[in-house]
Amino acid sequence: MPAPSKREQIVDHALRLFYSNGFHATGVDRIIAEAGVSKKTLYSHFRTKDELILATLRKRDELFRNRMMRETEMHAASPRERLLAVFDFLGNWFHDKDFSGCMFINASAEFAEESCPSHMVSAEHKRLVVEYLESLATVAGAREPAELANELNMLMEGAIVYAYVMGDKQAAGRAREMARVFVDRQLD
Amino acid sequence: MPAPSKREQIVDHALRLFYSNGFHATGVDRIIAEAGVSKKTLYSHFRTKDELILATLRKRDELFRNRMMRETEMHAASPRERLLAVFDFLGNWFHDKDFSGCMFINASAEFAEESCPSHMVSAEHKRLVVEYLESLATVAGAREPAELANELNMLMEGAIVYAYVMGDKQAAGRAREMARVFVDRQLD
DNA sequence: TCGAAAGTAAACAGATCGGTGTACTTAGGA
DNA sequence: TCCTAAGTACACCGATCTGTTTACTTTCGA
Repeated sequence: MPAPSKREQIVDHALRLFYSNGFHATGVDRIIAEAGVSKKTLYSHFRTKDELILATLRKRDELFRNRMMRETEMHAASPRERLLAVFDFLGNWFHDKDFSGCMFINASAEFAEESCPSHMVSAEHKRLVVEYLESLATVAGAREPAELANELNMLMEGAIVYAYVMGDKQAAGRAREMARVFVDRQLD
Repeated sequence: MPAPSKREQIVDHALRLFYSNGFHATGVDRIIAEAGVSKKTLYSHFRTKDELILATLRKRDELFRNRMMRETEMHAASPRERLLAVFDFLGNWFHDKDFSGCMFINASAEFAEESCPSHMVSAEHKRLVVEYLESLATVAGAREPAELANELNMLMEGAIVYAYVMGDKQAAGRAREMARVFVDRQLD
């Protein structure tokens, strides 16, 4: 295994700090201190802090969706069960020691402007999640895969807010029960 | 109508700025400039910026829930229709010119620590919304009012994320359709 | 009418912000 | 072996941050 590049070190530590402390509240001095690199090195890899933020969001999108797909498909036998297993992944995620909500909802909160790159990357992440759900729905034989995907995602987003804002991690299970209704409707 | 007190001026302008630009990104200098008061005055009414933030969140909770209750009850004839009219209010809100998502989700994003006062006020706001939904569900004769209230709120939170992060303001209507399923189940 | 309370403008404090510049060191391939 | 690229440490820049202080003015009720 090759040693992580300086760039990777920076992105990894920035990702952790941005996720747990917020974007504006995390200064570049803190990032370079924890990543163990000089400020010169950071600014040779990223033109501005905003570009670093974008890089962390892109990495988060990759890591998050990979985990979601892996955990969803690991313990679900049938295509239909897979649609519900997404909520089991959600419950696992909520119980992570470092769970701090959805990084993309958080980014949108700090970067309100819809045309802002960080907000756009966040919207794109959500779109890709729905796309994955739609592929699951299609395989499962849903009558309206796109509709079902958005119904399931609506419940996922709701559960995330419950888990993060209200600290209610049982929300994943309740969302699963609600989801079953919509899965049943579309698959008989 | 009495002239607004200095304190009210400060809270009103701070509320608007925090909501549309974020908490960390909004400096007190900007607030006093737009409110037209001196820094001395601000700090005579609020010990710190954090206390001002708390005051804006409390005012937002009051304004938001008052509007929600008013708009929900205005155009809904029966108790059962009222449960769905909440989603009509949601759609109206999404189309506000200055819509910037849920201020309490945004606050939680910037103040991650669950024990942080701003996060706690946000959680309390959500609890009060669910409480209102439960009262509607009780009046409508739901079999499990608390359960129905949380189902409806789960859909509301999901719709808010769709509207804000993805810019999909039609989500309110889709959430309404989903909500109908759960209302039907509980009221026959 | 006078005195306290509440307001103003503006300088100031000390820290931190994102970002740059300088001078030196290290590592690796031609 | 030597050159280049990439790294380090650290001082520095101007701007901005939250919060305080000073000195003056306005308002208004006893």
